[in-house]
Amino acid sequence: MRQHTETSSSVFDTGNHIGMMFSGPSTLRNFMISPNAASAPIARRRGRPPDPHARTRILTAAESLLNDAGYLGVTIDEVANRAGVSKKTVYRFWPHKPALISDLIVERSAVLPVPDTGDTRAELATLFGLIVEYLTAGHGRTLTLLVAATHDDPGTLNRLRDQVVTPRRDIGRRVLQRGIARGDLPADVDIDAVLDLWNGLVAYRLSGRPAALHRHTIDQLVELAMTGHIPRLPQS
Amino acid sequence: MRQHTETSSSVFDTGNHIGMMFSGPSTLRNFMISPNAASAPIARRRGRPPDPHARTRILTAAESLLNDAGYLGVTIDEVANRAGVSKKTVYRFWPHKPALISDLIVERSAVLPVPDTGDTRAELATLFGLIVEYLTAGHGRTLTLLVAATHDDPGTLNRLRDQVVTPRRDIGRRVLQRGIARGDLPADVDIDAVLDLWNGLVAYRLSGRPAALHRHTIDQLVELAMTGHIPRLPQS
Amino acid sequence: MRQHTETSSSVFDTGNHIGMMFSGPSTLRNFMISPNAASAPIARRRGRPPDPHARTRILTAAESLLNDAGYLGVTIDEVANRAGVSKKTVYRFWPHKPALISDLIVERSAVLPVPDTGDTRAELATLFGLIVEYLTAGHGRTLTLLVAATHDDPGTLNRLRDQVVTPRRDIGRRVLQRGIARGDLPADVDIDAVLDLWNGLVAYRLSGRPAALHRHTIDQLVELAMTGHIPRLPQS
Amino acid sequence: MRQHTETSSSVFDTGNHIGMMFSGPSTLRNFMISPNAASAPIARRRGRPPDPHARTRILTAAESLLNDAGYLGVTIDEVANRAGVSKKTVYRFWPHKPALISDLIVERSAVLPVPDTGDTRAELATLFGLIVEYLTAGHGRTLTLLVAATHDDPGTLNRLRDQVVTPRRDIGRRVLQRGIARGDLPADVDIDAVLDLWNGLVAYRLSGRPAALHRHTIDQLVELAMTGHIPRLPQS
DNA sequence: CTTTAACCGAGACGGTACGTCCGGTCTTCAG
DNA sequence: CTGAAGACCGGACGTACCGTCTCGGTTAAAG
Repeated sequence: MRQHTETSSSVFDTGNHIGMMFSGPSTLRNFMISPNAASAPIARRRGRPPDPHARTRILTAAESLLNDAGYLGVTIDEVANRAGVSKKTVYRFWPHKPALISDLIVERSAVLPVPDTGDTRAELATLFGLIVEYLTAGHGRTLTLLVAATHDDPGTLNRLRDQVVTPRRDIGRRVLQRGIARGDLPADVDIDAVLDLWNGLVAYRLSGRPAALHRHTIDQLVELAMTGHIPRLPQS
Repeated sequence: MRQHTETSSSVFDTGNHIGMMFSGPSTLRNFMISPNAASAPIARRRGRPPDPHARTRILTAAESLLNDAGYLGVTIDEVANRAGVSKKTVYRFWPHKPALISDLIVERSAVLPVPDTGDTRAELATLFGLIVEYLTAGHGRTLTLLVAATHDDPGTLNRLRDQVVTPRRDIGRRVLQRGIARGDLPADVDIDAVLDLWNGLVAYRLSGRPAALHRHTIDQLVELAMTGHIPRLPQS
Repeated sequence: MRQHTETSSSVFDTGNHIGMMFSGPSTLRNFMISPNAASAPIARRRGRPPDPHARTRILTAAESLLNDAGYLGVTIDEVANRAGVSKKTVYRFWPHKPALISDLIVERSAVLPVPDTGDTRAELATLFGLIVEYLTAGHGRTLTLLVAATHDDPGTLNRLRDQVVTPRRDIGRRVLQRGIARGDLPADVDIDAVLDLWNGLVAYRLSGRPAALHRHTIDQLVELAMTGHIPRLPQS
Repeated sequence: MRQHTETSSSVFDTGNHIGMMFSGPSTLRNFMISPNAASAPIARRRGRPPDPHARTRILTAAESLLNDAGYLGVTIDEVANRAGVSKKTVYRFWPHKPALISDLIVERSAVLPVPDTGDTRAELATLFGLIVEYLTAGHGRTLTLLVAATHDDPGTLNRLRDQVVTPRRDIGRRVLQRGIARGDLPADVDIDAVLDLWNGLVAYRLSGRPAALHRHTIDQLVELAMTGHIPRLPQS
C-alpha cells in the first residue's frame, strides 16, 4: 500500500503542526506520536521497523546536493548514492522529489522566537535580522524555487505554508503585537503587510543578483515602523 | 561557429540594451544592428540567413506551451512541433531550454514607461500598478524557476538582469527622480530600496499563496512615499 | 545442449550450437564476456535481475523490423516500441545498434549439424544445401552490412566470427573430415579452401543480383569434390 | 527542380553503358574537356563557370573518408568539408550518398584487359591475379557493402552492375572463351560459374577476417580449370 | 523458536525529455 | 547561372532522470 496517501497516518501530510511553532526546529518523523497517541492505541506494526538513520542520512545528502547543484540539480539517484541508501528507501519516506526538498527545508528552517525584552525597537531589529539570516542561509532561496516548482502540487505547498511560512510569520506577528501592547506601535498596524514588506525586500534583493542590504536601510525601516509610518489596517 | 558563445554579436548575449527601455516591447532579433553598426561595417554574411519567422514562431509556441503546462512542462520537442520547426532550428537559436525561456520572457516583458504627468502621486500609483500587473501576469514565477535552472549559467542570468530587471527598475527610478525634481519627494530617497520594497511586497504576496494585495495597502505605501516616510540614502 | 543461460527458457535458444565447443565457452549475455567463467564461481548478483523476456522480445522485434525494413531501417525506438520496452532497456542489453543486430544474427543463426550417414556424397549435398539456405535466408546480407557498421568495433566482429562464422565452418569441416576418414576424399584436401569456395560462390551469386544457382551446378561441385578435383593442401 | 531525374541528361542515370566497355573511359561528366574543346566553340555560357575540379576533389575526399571511416562513416558534410565544396555541389553531381560512393568505385575500378598471349594457363593466372588485386584493393570490399546497403535502390545497383561488375566479368569471359577456342578448355565450361567461384572465393576470404589466399591455392584452381575439372553447362 | 511482515540495497524497468547528428532540400549572396 | 555557405525539416541517436517494481536477504515482533 502506498504510504503517502491523503489519509492521516502519512508522514508527509500529517496535520496539526501548530505545536511546533513554539518548540523550535522540528524533530524527525514529525508529530507522529502525539496526535495518534490517544486515538490509535492499538494498530500495532509488524515487521522490521524502518531505519531512522536512513531518513536523516537522506536529508543530509539532499542538503549537500542542494548546495552543490541547486534545486534542479538534485537527483534522487544521487541523493540515494550519497546517503548510501536505495532509491526505494527514499521513496518510502517521501512520495516525490518536491516533498523531499520540502521536508528538508521544513526541518532545516529553524523558527527562532524573539524573546520579550520590553524594548520594541530592539525586538524589531532582531526580527529583521532573523529574516535576513533565514533568507540568506540558502533555504529561503530554495523555498522560493520550491514554490515555483510545485505550483501544481497543493499538498506540498500547504505543508510548506503550515510548517514554515506560518510559524515564521507568527514569530513576527508576536513581536509586532507586543509592540502594540506596549504602545510603541499604532494599534491598527497592518501586521501582515509589514511582515510581507520586510520579507519581500530581503527576498527580492536576493533573487537574481547578490545585492547588498545595508544595515542603514534596515535601521531606517525599523525607525519608520517605530514612528508609525507603516501600513495600517483599513478602518472597517 | 557557435552562435551562443561568450563572444559578442550573439542574439543571446548581445549587450547594450539601453535603447529598449523607452521603446516598449523588444523587437525580434534584438539589438543586432546598433552595437555592430559602427564597429563591424563589413563582416559579410554568407549562406542562407536564418528565417526570422522561425524564431518568432518558436517563441510564440513556447509561450503558449508555457501558459499551458508551466516551465517544467515546456518541451523542446513540443515547442518545435507547435512552431512547425525542427528541433535543430530551435537549438540553432538558443543553446538550451532555459535560454529559450529566458529570451521569451525578455521579449514578452513589456517595459511600459510611466508618462510624465506632473502629478507625482498619480505616477507613483501607476508605477505600483505596473509592478502588480507584471508580477501577476505569470512571468514572475517562471522567472524564479528560470533562475533555478540557470544557476550555473551566468550568461543567461546576466541577460535576464540586463534585459528585464534593469529596464523595469529604470522605469521606476525615473518616476521617483521626477518626483524629487518636482520637490514632491525628498532629494535623498533611496530609490533602489523603495523599488525593491514595493516589488518585493508584491512578489512575496504572490509566491506560495494567492494573498490579495488590497488597494488600500497600495494607497498607503504611496502616501508614505509622498510624505517622505521611506528609506533614505545614507549621508556619506 | 542449452549452452547459454543458467536461468531461462528462451524460445530462441533451441538451436544446436555444438560447433561452438571448439571456439571457446560461449555465454549468452555476451558483451559481458566470459573470462571469469572459471575464476568467478560465486559472483553474487544483487538487485532486480534483468527480465529475460525483455531480451527475447527485443530480439524478436528487431528481427521482424529487420525483415520489414532492412538493416538500415532498424531503429532502436521502433524496436523498443514493438517489444513493448523502453529504449533504456534495449541499451541495457546492447551498447549500440550493431551489437543488437549482431546478437540477433548470432542467436538466429542455427548451426545445424550434418548427421553422419556413411554416404559422403549425400552429406556433401546436404552441406551445400545448408550453405545456400543460410545465405539466402537474409542474415548473410545483413551480416555484410554489420561488418561495415562495426569496422571500428573489433569486439562485435570477433563475436560474429566466433559465434557464427567459425561454428558454421566447423560443421563443414566435420563433413569433409568424415569423407576423408571413409576414404571418399583425398587425405590432403584443403578443407578451408573448399568451404570458402562453396560459400563464396553462393554469397557472390546473391550479392547484387538474384542470379540463380542451379541444382546442376551444385551437383557438379559435389561431384568434383568426390572425384578429388578440389584444392589440396601443400605438401609442406 | 530535381536535377537527377530519369531524363537522359542526368549524371547518374544515363543508360546504355554497354558499348563503353570496349570503347574506353566513360562519357559521363568525366573527361568533359577534350571532346568539347574543339567541337563546341559557340554555345556561350553565362554566369560563374562550373568548377571542373569540384567533381574530382569530391571523389578524392570521399575516397579518403571511405578509407578512414568506412562506408557508414562517410558523411556528405565531411566529404564536402574535405573537398572544400558545399553540400549543394555534391548533390549537384550525385542524387544521394550511395550514388556518390557508387561512382567513386566505378571510376576507381580500372577494368584491365588480359591480353591474348596464346598461353591459356598464363592468362588464367593473370585473370586470377586481377581478381585478387581488385577485391583486395579496398574497392571490392566497399562494393560489397554498397550492394548490401542499397538493396532497395535498383538504380544504383544496376549502375554498379553495368559499370563495374559486367565489364569485369566480360574480361574473364573473354579469357575463358579464348581458352575454349584454343581447345585448352572444354567447350561446355560454365563460364559464369567458374568466374563466380573464383571471385566468390576471394571475396569470401576477405569479408570479416583477413585470411590469406596462398599462391598455391590459386595455382591449383587454375590447374583444375586447365584439366577440365570445373563446372560445365547442362546439356540442354 | 518459528513464522511473518516489513524493511533494506541494488538495480532493472517504462516513460519521457534531452541535446547531437546526419541526409537531403532550399535560400541567399558573390562571382 | 554556378558555386560556397549554411539554414532548414525530419528523424534516429545514445544519455539522464523520474517514480515503480522486483530480487535476495535481514530484522524484529507475533505466535
